[in-house]
Amino acid sequence: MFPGGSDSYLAISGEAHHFLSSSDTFHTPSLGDEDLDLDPDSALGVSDVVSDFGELGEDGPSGVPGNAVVGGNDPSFASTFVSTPSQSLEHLSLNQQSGGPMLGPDLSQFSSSSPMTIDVPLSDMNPGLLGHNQLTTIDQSELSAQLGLSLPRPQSPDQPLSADSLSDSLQDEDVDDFRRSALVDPPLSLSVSLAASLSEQPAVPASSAAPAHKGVGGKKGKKKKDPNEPQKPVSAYALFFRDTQAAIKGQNPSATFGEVSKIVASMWDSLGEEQKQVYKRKTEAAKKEYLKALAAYKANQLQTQPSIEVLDAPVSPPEPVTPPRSSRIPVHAPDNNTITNICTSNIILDLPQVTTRSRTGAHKPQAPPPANKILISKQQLQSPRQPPPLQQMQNTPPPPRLQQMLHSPAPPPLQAKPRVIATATPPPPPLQIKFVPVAQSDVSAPIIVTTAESPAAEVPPPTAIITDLSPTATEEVTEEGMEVELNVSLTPDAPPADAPSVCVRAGCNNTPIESKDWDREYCSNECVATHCRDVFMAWCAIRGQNSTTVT
DNA sequence: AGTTTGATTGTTGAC
DNA sequence: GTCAACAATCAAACT
Repeated sequence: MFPGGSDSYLAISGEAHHFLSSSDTFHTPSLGDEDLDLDPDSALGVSDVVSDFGELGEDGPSGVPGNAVVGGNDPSFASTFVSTPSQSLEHLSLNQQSGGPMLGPDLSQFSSSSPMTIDVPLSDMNPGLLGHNQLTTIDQSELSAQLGLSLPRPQSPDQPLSADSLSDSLQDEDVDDFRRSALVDPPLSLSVSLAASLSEQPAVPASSAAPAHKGVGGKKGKKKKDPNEPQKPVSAYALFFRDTQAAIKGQNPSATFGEVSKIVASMWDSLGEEQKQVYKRKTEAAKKEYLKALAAYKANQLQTQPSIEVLDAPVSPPEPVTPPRSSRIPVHAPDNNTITNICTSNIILDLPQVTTRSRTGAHKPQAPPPANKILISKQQLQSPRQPPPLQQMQNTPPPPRLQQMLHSPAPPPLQAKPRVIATATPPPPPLQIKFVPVAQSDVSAPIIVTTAESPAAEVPPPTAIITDLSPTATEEVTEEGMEVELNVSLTPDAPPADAPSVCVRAGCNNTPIESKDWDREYCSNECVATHCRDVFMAWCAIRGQNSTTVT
């Protein structure tokens, strides 16, 4: 499994993805959300699924791989590393027990039935060079091909993980869902993801009262809609699309809507009836809610505006109004909660500018996470959001096609929709990520991150947990928990975990400084970011270029 | 005809 | 005239 024997590796067991997939992915919308509505089985998070298909590497806006991390341009990406300052990953090995290698946790359902191990030797850290011999369960390229996506070269890890993607499927969706339901119910205070914060517009231009434009009624003859009016529930397919597209886009930022649409359609097609039922049920539930909301709305309308104007002039009690897409804003100002949420779905970087960036400037840099801690989030931790449907389908068999893709070395064309019967698998266990220094002799502090994605809604697990600095702590595996092990090999010059004499980042010989964010392993945040970026890039390269081997 | 997302385009009001 | 803000439109596939 670990080629190279002693080399460090990154091992992810269980449904890896949350962490891995994301390149952005690291964001994953669906990561753990909480059930808002309580239908534990109804949330699927495809988000991550796709992440695997695609590539991390698309060049982001900046085109420079490192930007995200260092510059903090890409929050999602950045966040991925920020908190993992202490390690350098030389070799990555991903072990998944139940998830597809890269499929998001949510998607894991698709492949969850079969444990798989992905070993990705990173013998050569050169991004882009790692390609040869890695063992990965799934060949990214193949998947991509399957999906018909044009994957970018792995080299540039940056972007895919845009804030957008972050917010998308999950956050936004849920938020939207929430809003919808909120129409009837009192506004809730939602914690929105960073993504949401980032993407949001300054704040509701309350003033922008001037609708810069003509009455909507535009071409399609749409009538002006009362913002307070409950929105009709969307179709099961729409829900699925919503959950899935973000992940697809996250991995393949360059994918056009059409491509994404096709992929989603393909996935939908591959989705088992049971899984579709999950969505359908969700839709049904939404419909019921809608009807109730509508009734309440109408009642309200009658009360507040008995006159004929009802149709044209929303009576609006200053309630939660669904803002235009372009101006969506977090329900509440970014604050600690926001940050926390961000963490929920991402590994948090401690670079303030990265994690706290906000157009509104409403939120301030948060205190960096405790040393050696990786915050992996599961949205559920704090967000009321409901988990994406895919997540909820954890018990359902993986879609045939996906499954097939996962297991077949040379998957057939997309068109071919092999039907495979998958066995139901238990819900994904809590995610655990361990950073295990496996390096030859250098051992860095292992970090264990556990995000308990407790199925039980009422038990909001700690956001991050971690830290087991002892080198030996690597073996820990939770019975059902997803475990991610990051066996990190430190650079040759890296000193012992406890007291490195020089900065861990390769090429940096500065003296490490004390920081609550790391154990005296780095000399600065920049080094932390750079180091993480390099590692990530290497990882991306591997993912993107090589095939994976399923074990 | 409506839904999904995001980019683009067009319109409007404010400077 | 420029800019910002926002709505409309478009893509493919599905309900």
